[in-house]
Amino acid sequence: MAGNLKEVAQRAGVSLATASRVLSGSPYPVSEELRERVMAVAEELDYVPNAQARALIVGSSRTVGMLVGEVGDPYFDAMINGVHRIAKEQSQLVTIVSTGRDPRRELDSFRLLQSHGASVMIVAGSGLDDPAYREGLAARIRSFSGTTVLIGRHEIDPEQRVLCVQADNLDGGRMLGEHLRALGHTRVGVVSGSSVVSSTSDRVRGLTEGLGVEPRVLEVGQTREGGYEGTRHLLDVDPDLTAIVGTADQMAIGAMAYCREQGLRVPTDLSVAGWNDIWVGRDLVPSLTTVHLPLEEMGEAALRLALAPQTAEPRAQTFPVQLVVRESTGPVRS
Amino acid sequence: MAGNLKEVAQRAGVSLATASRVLSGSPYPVSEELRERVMAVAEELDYVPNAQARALIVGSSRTVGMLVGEVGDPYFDAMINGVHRIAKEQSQLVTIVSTGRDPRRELDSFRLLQSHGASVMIVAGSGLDDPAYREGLAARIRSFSGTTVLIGRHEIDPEQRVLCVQADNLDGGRMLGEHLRALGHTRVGVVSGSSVVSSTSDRVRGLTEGLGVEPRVLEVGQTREGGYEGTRHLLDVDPDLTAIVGTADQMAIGAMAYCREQGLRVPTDLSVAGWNDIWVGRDLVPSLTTVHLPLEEMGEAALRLALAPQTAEPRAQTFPVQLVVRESTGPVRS
DNA sequence: GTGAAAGCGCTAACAT
DNA sequence: ATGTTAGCGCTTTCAC
Repeated sequence: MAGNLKEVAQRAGVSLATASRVLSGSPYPVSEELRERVMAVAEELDYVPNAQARALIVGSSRTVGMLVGEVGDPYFDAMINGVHRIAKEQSQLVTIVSTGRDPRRELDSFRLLQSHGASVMIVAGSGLDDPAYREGLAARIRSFSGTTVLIGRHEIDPEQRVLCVQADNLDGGRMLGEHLRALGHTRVGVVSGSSVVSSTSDRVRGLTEGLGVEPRVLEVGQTREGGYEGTRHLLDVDPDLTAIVGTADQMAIGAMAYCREQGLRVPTDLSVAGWNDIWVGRDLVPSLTTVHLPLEEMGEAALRLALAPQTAEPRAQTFPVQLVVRESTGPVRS
Repeated sequence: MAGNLKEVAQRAGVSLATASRVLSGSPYPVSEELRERVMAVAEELDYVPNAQARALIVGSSRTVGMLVGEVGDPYFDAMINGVHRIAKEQSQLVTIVSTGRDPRRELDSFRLLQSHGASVMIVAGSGLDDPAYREGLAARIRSFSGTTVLIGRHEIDPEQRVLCVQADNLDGGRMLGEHLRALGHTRVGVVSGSSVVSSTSDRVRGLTEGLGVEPRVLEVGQTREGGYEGTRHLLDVDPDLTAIVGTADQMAIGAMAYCREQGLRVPTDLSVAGWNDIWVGRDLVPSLTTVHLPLEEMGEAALRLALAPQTAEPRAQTFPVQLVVRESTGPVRS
């Protein structure tokens, strides 16, 4: 049932080498006659080449590994999409492992993918503000013979052979903060993902700058439920908050759900804003004010950069973000 | 920088075999002393085993291939999630390729993943009502030495060595149809995905049965935009429709968006329902009536079944679906 | 133009 | 308990 090259060669009455030259698209010359004979037999036997054996020799298997925090999180899903699009275009296979943002798991997974012959590694996981993590990641990158792309802010030795793709989260935070300030908000609550993740802490930092005052930050799980529960806690502690920001749209959606249940009108009683601009944001009622990140483009850029001929090209690419003002934010009720 | 087994063995002053026995977790006996020496060297060299070479010998690489219609479609994303969860649990690597529902591409991708050593293949793509496709898929499955799991209704030779996971779409359609009929709807429009996909045609068929009358079906792209445009066309052609059903929630969301823009109130002027029960459905206003499919569970079941010892166990598993009535459907305005 | 043979990194008999 | 050797399926010198 298997059918390997040797068998094809035998049945076609040619040598292993010739069969290989025909089937592997080698630029080597083979007579038309033999070529056809080999092709015919391969077809008949339904020969499927063994890419692993091939990779063993040529040293590359057209495979890219991708490390994400969580499949199912719209943030990562969008980037996965972008990566997949380029992968299809360049006939690369993508193997994704979700690390649950556990640094230990992330490092292990890097090894695993490395072991399985990935020639490009896209680390979309986190970018943790944790020295041990950073050192571990640096070590992995050093021992990796392929190209590594880091998505998000990673404080990695600039001499390191890596590519970086990131969004200007700080700027996005500022814009959102200024928007809220202009609407008169001074008592703002934030339901935030883990602040060890640098992109999250950047968001909050930017927001604080734009706002001009410290918001009340609560770290919760980066899910709809996290946003829901977090909002409840924030409002319990400080019922005078006039706005809630989620560091991811799902969380803002959770916040809005809580408001709806409590009879709080958005934005009349409370303004709500999110981050990432997931597709459904504009279909909510009220539609969601958010910071747009070009996540798909970032995913595309990640793989494209990695696959591009490694010249002294820009090794880092920062994407601008955009404030998308919709209906969920409004002036403070006087 | 590479560092292979041979190098480890040499530096540790042992034979290749011994190093292998230590590092590959073979049950073979090795003295404590040598074991430690090997481990130390491996650590120091940051030795990363070559899984491809290993796979070449043991014949399996703990890798599962997954074929989906489109990464980014909430329907597939949910199943991917389920698969990933089990994969993590069983330390399997998952390689996903999205086929855009193109039968040709799906078959090619199957080969590709097969070539790359997948030992389980999960086909979540489509299940097309197309003889050529069916035959092609059957051929691929036959030549595949691993286990194949088909998600969705696939009319495959029952003697074939495959596992099946599916949802009772027909039943879901009936329930939704009856629900609408009970509310008095007789003029119903459907924005539908491609009817060549058997799960889609099952949905429409069930719906028709439950409704007791033929709905007006329009095939569009299975996206929010498809639902939006489709609804416009349907209402242009027949302004007297009292309900719109999308064969996927995104399409229903598009329909609701169109209504909102046109000043049509849901469900007062028009009822809207969807399918799949994506998480955000309950956060819409009005919240979305839909048919719940246990997509994550189905993904989990797919991989779990494939990995289970292949006894004469149930080779097929059909999941019940559930009608989730929310606010977007209501009685026909009299 | 074609074939024989070496070897990619590793494991599994088979000795010892 | 350890080492030697023969391959896994394939590509690639190197002869012819």
